[in-house]
Amino acid sequence: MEFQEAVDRLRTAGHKLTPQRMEILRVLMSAGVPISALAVMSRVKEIYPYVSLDTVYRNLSMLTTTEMVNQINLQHKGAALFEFQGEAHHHHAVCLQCGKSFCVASCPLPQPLPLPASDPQFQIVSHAFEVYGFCSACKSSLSPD
Amino acid sequence: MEFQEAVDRLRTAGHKLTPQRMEILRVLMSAGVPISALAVMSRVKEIYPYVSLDTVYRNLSMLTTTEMVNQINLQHKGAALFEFQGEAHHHHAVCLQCGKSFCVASCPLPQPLPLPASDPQFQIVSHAFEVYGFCSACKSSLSPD
DNA sequence: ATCGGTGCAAACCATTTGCACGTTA
DNA sequence: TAACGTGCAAATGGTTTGCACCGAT
Repeated sequence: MEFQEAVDRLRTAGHKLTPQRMEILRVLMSAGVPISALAVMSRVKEIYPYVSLDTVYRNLSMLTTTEMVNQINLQHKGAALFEFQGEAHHHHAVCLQCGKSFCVASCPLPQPLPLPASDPQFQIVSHAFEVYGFCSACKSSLSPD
Repeated sequence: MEFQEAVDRLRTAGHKLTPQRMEILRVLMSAGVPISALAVMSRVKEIYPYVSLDTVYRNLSMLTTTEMVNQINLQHKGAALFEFQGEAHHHHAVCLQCGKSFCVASCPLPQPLPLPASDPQFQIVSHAFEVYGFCSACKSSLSPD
């Protein structure tokens, strides 16, 4: 998605286009990997030294609701990570050592998703899937047990 | 798993068998549904009025490491939920309205799990999967939109 | 001019930790 | 009696909120 398209979507949804918000969006779009709210803030601060962390959180939350951003790192030890929702629905592998996350191409889950046996009328809205382990960099630096 | 078997496993692993710990285990085994640390505490308090929440947390964490207990509710809004790891590996559906969770029989994920494209050497240790939506009870009480 | 957005500081809240004492093995 | 476990209280740390001001529309 182009930056302009993202901005239009925000405008259409009735959100104001403040400098901080634009920069937060730009940071997320160019990050490439999921980053924490703190990381977003420090990058935005390069341009707007006075952004506050709460503004970042408010925007991340708004962008997540608008489905322009994904929040990941579910098993959260530490902070949540956020990434711009590029194109396709996908999931992540999170390194238990360094905390970095890696995209897992496509969604491996069967469609339709399985329903709970005790409540077959359960109405599924969304799902979460994450893989945990050690990335190749951390694997080689860990003592071979 | 029988209570006695669980106790033996703890003993074998070198953990002491304190009254609080035994009661926490019993509460988890008889809960039937995943419950929060706070809920565990209040049930244990019926027997040992002086248990502290931190003891509950310490034990839950130990039991989770020992793989006798599962921690769920990943997308945590609110507290994590814990359940005794009965028999098979399985996942949960969590109601976005009332917070209750329902077992999803068996694991729908393909084996082997997909590896991240950007790090094919990633060593998978575990995975998390959860379904979110509305349970039948909450569905019927929500205004039809 | 209006109402949403922002910054600041303080609140929140689940969870964790330091410490001294108690208890299991 | 030597660890380990517990209770208490305080700290932690990510996230949220109240409030007054500011700025986009």
